[in-house]
Amino acid sequence: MARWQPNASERLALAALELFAERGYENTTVIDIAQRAGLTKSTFFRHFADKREVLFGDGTMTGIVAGAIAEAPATATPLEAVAHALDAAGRQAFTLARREFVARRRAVIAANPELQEREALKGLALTASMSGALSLRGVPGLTSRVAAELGALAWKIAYERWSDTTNADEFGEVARRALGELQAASSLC
Amino acid sequence: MARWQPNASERLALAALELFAERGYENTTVIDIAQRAGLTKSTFFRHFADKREVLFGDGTMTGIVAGAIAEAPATATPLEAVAHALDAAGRQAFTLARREFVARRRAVIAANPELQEREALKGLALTASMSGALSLRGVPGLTSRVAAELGALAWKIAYERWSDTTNADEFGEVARRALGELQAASSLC
DNA sequence: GAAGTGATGTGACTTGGTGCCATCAGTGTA
DNA sequence: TACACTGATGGCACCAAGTCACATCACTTC
Repeated sequence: MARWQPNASERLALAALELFAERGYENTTVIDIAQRAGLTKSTFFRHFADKREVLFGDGTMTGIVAGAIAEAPATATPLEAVAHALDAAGRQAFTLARREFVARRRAVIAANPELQEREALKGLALTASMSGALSLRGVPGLTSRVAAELGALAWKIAYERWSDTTNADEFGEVARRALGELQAASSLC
Repeated sequence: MARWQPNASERLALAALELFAERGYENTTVIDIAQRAGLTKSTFFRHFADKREVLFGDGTMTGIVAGAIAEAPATATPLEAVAHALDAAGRQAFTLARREFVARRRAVIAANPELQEREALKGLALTASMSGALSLRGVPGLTSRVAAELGALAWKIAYERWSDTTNADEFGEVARRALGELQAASSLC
């Protein structure tokens, strides 16, 4: 048996999501979240750097996408390597079991500018991670930045589509489709 | 003669930039800023929604780029319309007289994650503005999003190049060049 | 069973940010 | 001259986010 109730971080994250959904982000204090998780404010800030961060996971995503791009076949084009990264992200964070959770999280973020701000920063980190990993494959600088930007855009579009729908498509599939559409669209610019 | 010292917002913004450069964003309180500007904390928050916002102008930029895209020639391609927006932005905010100010501001932002977060949000707003304006021209949805994303990327690259260099190129010129390079790079994805 | 370790609790403190009311400088009007 | 009016500012109380030092607790290890 564990020393205390296990999974403090997950309990805090779940409590936060529930409270944000119930009464909104601004009407929820950190103390509220900690209390619902059976913890205190101090412990909250030991697990998360600030109040927003509780909705943004453990920050392993940048490593996952970078790793997936590095391990893509040597013959893969930049966008094919990016597609590998989207697949890996889907297997890690966007499993079908988590879809309802992800959808609720998305609604909460959409309702609050502070959370959107944090998400924007995470998006930048993700783009930088993909771009850097592509550069390590020898992709020229600007090409890697464009490919990473298209990948991030495909991510966002797939995120919306995947958490909205009720069909059973996997995230990677949705994202690959979006990436293909973006590639086609970019030739019309 | 004015009632009080004029240009309270500008004085606050300048004081903030100076203090952030001297001792860093985190080691500067809002009271410090207000005092240097000869004002009080109350007045600071009357002019800016929060401490970060003092470095991010009046928020007219989204309107300017949207207007420039709307007024681009009907024959212009999406990326040509975006280039018009970059020109307009340069004439508005990136005049040669303001280059040193912009460069100092950029260094301050680069040194602090909170400010980068706000800048990321502003970037999203800018991208959304360009994408929306392109849609109003009849550009298909995904094409407008890609064009806006390329425009935002060109903006960032031009921002770095223009504030770094000592030559006398105008911002619009630098941005157009970056946009051209990105267009070429996107065909290599 | 005694020392050690890591997660948690407690309480004081600073700062960002809000809200209400007073004040002050100038304008218009009688 | 006197008076009301307006708009920007100052002052103050208050709440919540976030930090820090220190105590405590549950369990491990020797």
